[in-house]
Amino acid sequence: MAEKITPRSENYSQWYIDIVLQAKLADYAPVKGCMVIRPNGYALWEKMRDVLDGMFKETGHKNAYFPLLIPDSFLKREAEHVEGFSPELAVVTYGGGEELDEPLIIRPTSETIIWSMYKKWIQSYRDLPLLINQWANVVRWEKRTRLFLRTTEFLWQEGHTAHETADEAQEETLKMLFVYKKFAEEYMAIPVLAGEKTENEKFAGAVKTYTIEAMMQDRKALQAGTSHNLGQNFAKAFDVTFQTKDGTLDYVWATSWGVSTRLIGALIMTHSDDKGLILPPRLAPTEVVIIPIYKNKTKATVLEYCNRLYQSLRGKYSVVLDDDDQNTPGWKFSEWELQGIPLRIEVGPRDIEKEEVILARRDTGEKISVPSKSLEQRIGEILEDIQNNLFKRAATFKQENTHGIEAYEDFKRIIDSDGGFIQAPWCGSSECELRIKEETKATIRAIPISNNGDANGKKCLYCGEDAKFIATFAKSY
RNA sequence: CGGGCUGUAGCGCAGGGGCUAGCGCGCUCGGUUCGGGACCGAGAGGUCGGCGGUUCAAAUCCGCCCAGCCCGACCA
Repeated sequence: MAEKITPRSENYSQWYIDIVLQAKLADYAPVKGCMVIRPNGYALWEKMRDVLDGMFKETGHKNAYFPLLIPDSFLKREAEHVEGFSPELAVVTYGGGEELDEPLIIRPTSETIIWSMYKKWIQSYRDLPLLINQWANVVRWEKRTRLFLRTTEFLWQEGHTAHETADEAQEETLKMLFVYKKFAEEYMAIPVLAGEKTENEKFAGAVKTYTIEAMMQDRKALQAGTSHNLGQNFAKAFDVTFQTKDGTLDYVWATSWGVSTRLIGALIMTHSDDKGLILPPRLAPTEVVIIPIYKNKTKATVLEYCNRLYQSLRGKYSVVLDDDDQNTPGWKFSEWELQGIPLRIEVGPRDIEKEEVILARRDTGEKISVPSKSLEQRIGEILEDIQNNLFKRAATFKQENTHGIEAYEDFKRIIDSDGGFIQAPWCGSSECELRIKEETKATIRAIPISNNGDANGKKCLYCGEDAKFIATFAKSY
């Protein structure tokens, strides 16, 4: 008997860890805060990476690779940037057995080294826009780590773009935010809230930071991706200028944007249940598993049938035939459910006789009899239905746990009881934001991208002054 | 980094100064099984988290350290 997964109702954090370890997505590494991404987890990351990479290329970006080590002095060039990151830097001070003249930082993000290179590559408006992405690992020395959600080293992609005008940079920032939103919703089946971060929450060195925020099953928010408009901050720090069409010199306008292996944590905490992982079909490394059910005398027949089934499906779907005869069908059912495979085909003598098979859905547990003839088509339909159902389920949950509140008393009551997202009028001052955080632990996750006048006539829920925004508050990871 | 809990076989745990350190699951071999985590038989597997101390004797008592989890502060 395998270890049991702690039920969500008993201990949500432990449930999450149980899923990660038992579904063999990752394991703890010898170094504190680091994890090993196991084949199951890495296959998932590869799928996510491939889809995103395609979306980046479609929007005109090219991949490159910049080095892991960054001169200490580079980080210091942008004042806010160094202030934001210095507490969590890992620094190399020895190399080749000798103390280095200048310490080297293991990148926590690559703005500085990339902009030091952009200085060499950009002279004219003809060199713009420069649209580069890199897939890389980064290191941030976090105090408290959690598998996938916050690890000392993590994998991510970081896009770094350079533009001629402020408008173009802003357009790029939002374009990539919506690429992330599309990916989260259409592939991960995770509904997200897209919006802008407040001054307090924005990226160190950015003019504006935009975010997509997802709601986990415990109703806490998880920042799933960010896109930054860096203005001319890094261009000025690294002296990156270009000659405009009319011959003047100007600093280049910049963006950066990233998503990380944290998305795997978001995926788990959005869809999975007490039986284990649930993967959306569009990202599942294995979509279908075939489980033969036989007695000794029917073994040969069933296995042969399953083999034919496997051969006929493998061109169209990512399918596995579990013909291991060490485990019983029941054991296999549980094991594949634990690993989140969206669809299971059960084939026994009875089914073969009736010329049908049983399909079992991971999302609902429903078992469906399907005539063998129409199997290939039905699989496609059901996988699509699972994908849609997962999104709908998560969207309903998010909606049911999003509250519009105007009175601070109600705000506190909801944050302390059910939690969730709270949309409330806010005056725009950091002071109110920080007080609310102190008193309730809830932070502003995002404010609407355009001020559409929703806050007109409303009063800030904390200070009672005229509200400028309807902001979304939540406790977060 | 503060508060709490926990480290004994791969995993989950019991033992709590004395002679050969156990149990369940898993693992190996042989056989029977197989429609929701099968069963029988025979095996393998441990410097009891690490270092130091007390003692005739330490998994057990004491000190320090390390690791993991939970709750905070910091963050993708």
